[in-house]
Order: sequence, then structure tokens, then C-alpha cells
Amino acid sequence: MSKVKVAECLLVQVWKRQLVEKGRMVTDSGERLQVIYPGRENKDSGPDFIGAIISTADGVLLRGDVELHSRAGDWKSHGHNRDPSYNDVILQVVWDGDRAAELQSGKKVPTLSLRHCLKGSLDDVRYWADLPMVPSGPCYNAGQRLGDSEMGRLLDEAGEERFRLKTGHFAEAMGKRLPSQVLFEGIMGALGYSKNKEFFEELARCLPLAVLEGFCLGKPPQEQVKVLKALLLGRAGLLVVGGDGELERIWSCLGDGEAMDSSLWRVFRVRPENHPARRLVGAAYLLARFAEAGLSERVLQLVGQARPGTSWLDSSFMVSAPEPCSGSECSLIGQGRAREIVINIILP
DNA sequence: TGCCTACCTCTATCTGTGGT
DNA sequence: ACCACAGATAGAGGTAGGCA
Repeated sequence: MSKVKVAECLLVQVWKRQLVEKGRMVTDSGERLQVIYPGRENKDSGPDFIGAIISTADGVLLRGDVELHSRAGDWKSHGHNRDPSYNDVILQVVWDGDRAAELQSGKKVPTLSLRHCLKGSLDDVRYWADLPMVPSGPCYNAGQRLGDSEMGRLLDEAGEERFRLKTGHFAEAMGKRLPSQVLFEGIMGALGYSKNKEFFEELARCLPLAVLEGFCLGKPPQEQVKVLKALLLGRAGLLVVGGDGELERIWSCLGDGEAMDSSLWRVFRVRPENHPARRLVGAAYLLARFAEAGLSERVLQLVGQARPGTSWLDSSFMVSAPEPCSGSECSLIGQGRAREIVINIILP
């Protein structure tokens, strides 16, 4: 029989919609499986489905990730056997093949071939997989159902509710920590973008604002920037990426505590301009700018000088690179990011 | 026939720029 | 001031060709 090639995107649909004969799901090692939950589809780096729940023949529940491939050999050719982010995989699902997948941790996980357990023919499955999934949720078709004015009112309400939630979150945090520290953690979180937000916040907790401001006391601005860069990059474990010999010397003199594991930082699909090391340098310039008056005091002053719009505040949080990169000037913190900081952190 | 490699395309997120 | 869009990025997927 000639081999049929099946694209991975079709396998994703088959797995997501579970277009399989439940009783015929048997792995390469002969174990019968039952899928309780196929997992959440992941379009980022890492396994294709996150948080799947699978029951084995003897009723044991396995929770973990699922990786899909056209061929069993793709596991190795894609380098997943060397990538620790695949260590939570509990099952490899392929169209054809019966080779177990070896994780970076050394553990082996079973492989399930969909070819032997498809619900109907391949053509049937292709037809079902092409059908749009029925959208659900309260937002589906809302624009048509509600009309422009009602939609506008709802969006205004949602925006105000979002603002109130943020305000409440900051107020609660300020009950436990100093307002200036809460502000610092918020700004750092915003500089981490969606992918490194929690690591930036953790860094802000490891290196509290009071400690950083203490190191800046009595130093000229340029010296403050150097010290802040060394401390932030050193603690983040990113000195090699963004620093130089002088910064390493400062970090070895002033830094106490262990540096974070540099492999924790997520850089998948992150442009070089958005690399955590670059944003930490931006944070160093920003903190040095506010160091003399104190971060929270200076921010309160700025907000007190309120004028309509937010652009007058944006510029206070923008940081230009001291030297042009790639022949053209680029920012360490651009207008877009500065505006996010103002809207999501400063104003609430 | 199966495996490996190289090359091309696709994708999601963010910045910068130009138009309104 | 705001919005839309182009451009940049790099891992993953798709495909073709070579080799045993």
C-alpha cells in the first residue's frame, strides 16, 4: 500500500476535535488510551497541546502536553529530544510511525499513530476538519446582535471596569508593600511584555526599588546608570548578553544573591530590540532618571501636572538608546511601550 | 522505503511610520 | 492624537532531493 502523507495541520484538527475511534487508540507499546481532555492548542513555542488529560487502561490519569507530527521521526529531526520545554510531554501523536519519543530528561513517552484509529476514512476526516467549529461565548456575533451604540456603551463599561480592577489590584498590593515598590514592579512587568512579565516582576521583587535607589545615592547620573545596569542584568543572569567587563566587575562587587537562570527568559519570536537584556538597560536609564527625586514622588508630580491626553506623560517614560543601532536611531523604551506603562500602571 | 538535510513558507508579536 | 499597516524576527511546518 502506498504511503499517504498527512499534513500536521490536519492532525491538529483531528486531535482537537477528537475525530478518532475511542476504543482503537493504542500506543506503540500496546497500551490502550482514553482521552479525557485533548489539551489547549498552543501556537507559541513548545508542545502543540498543553495540559491534556489521558487515562490509561488501568485507570491512571496522565496530565501533560501532547506533541503532534506527521512522522514519528520528526520528534528527533525537530530537536525536541534536546529541548527541556518538551519534558512535560506525555504523548506523541503522529499520522504514521511507532517509535517512542525520547525527552531531554531521558524519559521515553509513547507514540500514538492516528492512522489506525481514525473515525471514518481520511476523506471523511478531511471534510469534518474543514468545517468551522461552532463559535461560542458571549462575544460571538455581538456586533451584529447589539448594534453600534450598545456595543460602544458596553466597551466603555468594560474599559472602566478594567481600570477599576487594575486600581483595586494596585490598592491591595500597596496594603502589603510600599507604594513605590508596587509602582516599580508594575513598570518592570510592563517592560517584560506578555512573555517575560512574571520574570521581570520577580526580578523587581528580588531587587527592591529601595535597594536600587540606595546604590544610586550621591552618584552622578552616568554612574547611576552603570550601577543599575550591572545589578539588573547581573541578577537576571544576562550580563553576558547585555553587559561588558566593567558591568561584571560592578556586579561582582555589589551584587548579593544568586543570579537568575538565563535560560528562563523567553526569547521565542522576540525581536532583538525587545530582548529582556535590552529592556533591562532601558529600565536602568528610566530608574536613574527618577532616582534623585524618587520614583513614586516624581511620578506623582508628573501626574499632578495633568493635561488632557496621555502623550505628555508618554515622553517621561520613553528612553532613547545612547548610541544609534543598525545605522538608525532606535529606542530602549519606545512610545508604544511608554504609553502602555502610563495607561496600565501610572494612571491606575 | 525510510531517514536525513536543506531550503522555503508561515506565524504571532512588537515597533516605527505615514495617513487621516 | 489616533489608527492602520509594513517590516522584522526566528522556530516550526512543509517539501524536495540525496543517500543507504
